[in-house]
Amino acid sequence: MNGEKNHFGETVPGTRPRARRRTRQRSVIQRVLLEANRPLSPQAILLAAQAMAPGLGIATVYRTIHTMMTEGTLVAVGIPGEAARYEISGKEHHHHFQCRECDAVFDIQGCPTDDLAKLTPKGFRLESHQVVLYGVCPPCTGMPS
Amino acid sequence: MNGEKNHFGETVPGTRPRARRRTRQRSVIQRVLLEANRPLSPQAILLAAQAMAPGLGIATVYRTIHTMMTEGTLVAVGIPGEAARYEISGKEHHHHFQCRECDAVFDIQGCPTDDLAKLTPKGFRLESHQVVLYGVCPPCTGMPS
DNA sequence: ATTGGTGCAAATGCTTTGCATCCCG
DNA sequence: CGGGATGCAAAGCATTTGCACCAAT
Repeated sequence: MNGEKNHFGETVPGTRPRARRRTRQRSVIQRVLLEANRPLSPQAILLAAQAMAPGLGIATVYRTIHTMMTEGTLVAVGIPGEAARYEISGKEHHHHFQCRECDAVFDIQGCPTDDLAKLTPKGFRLESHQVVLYGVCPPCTGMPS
Repeated sequence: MNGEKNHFGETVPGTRPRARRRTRQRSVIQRVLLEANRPLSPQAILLAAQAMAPGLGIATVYRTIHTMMTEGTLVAVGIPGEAARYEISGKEHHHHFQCRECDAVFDIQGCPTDDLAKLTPKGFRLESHQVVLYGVCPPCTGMPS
C-alpha cells in the first residue's frame, strides 16, 4: 500500500519521500483532548494536534483513539447522525449537551442515576447509560459575550 | 454516472440492462420500520425491505430516510461508535436500551423528564433529550427461551 | 406527455490497514 | 540492532449523488 509499483506490480523501494517523524504523538493527542475538555471528533483532534505537531497524520489519531478506548482511558460519545466524538475518561461521571445551532457538545454535571435505573425493563441487566440534552448554548441564544 | 461511455467520454444510451421497477418503495420501507418496532440501521432496513421487494436499492433506503427525517416522521437514534439507526416517530416519547452482547437496540418506556430538566446548565435552553441504557438483554443473559 | 420515484454505479467522505521507515532504547 | 510508533497511500465501507428509465397520473 506504499511506495511506487513497477510494471509487475512490485513495490519499488525508496520511492517515498522522507517524512518528518515525531515520536510520542500520543501525548500530543492526549493533551489536545485534555485541553478541549469536551468531546472532539477525530477530524477536530487532527486539526488541533497538527497545530502542535505538524505532519501528524490522521491514521495516528485513529490508532491512538483505538488504543485509548481499549485501555478505557477514552470514551466515545455518540450523537445521532454524526460521527462519534471522544473524550478523556476518568473524569467524574457526567453527560452532554449539544447545541442545535453550532453543533458543539458540552459537558454537563449531575446525573439522575436512580431515576434511570427505574426505567430498566424486567429481565434486562443495566450496566451503564448515556444522556444527551439538545438545545441552544449561551452564545447561540444571542447573549452578549 | 450511468451507462457506458464512448471514446469521447459521452454516455452511450441504452447500455444499462433493464431493472425490475417497483413503485412506492417508501411504503415497503415504512412497513419494515413499523414491523420491527425498534431502531434499524440503513443496512438492516435494506435487507428486510429486499425480502419484500427484490431489487430495491440502498439509495432508495437512504433517500427515503432523508425524506422522512425532513418530514419529521422518522427519528435518528445515535449509539456511540455505531451507525445511526432510525425509527418511526409519533410513538409515545421513549428511550432505548442496547445490549452489549448482541448489539440490538430496544425501546423502553418511561422518561425522567423533570430530572433531566434539572441538569440543564444556566444559560442553556433545553429543547429535547435522549437517553440510552446499556447492559444485557434477556436472551443474552442466558435465560431459558 | 409530464412528473416524480427508483436502480445503478460513480463519487464522496470517513475510517482502517499494509508497508517501509524512523525513533528510542 | 530490534521493537514499537508513525506517515503515507491504498483499501474498505457507508452514504450521497448524477443520470436514464420506469410508473402512475
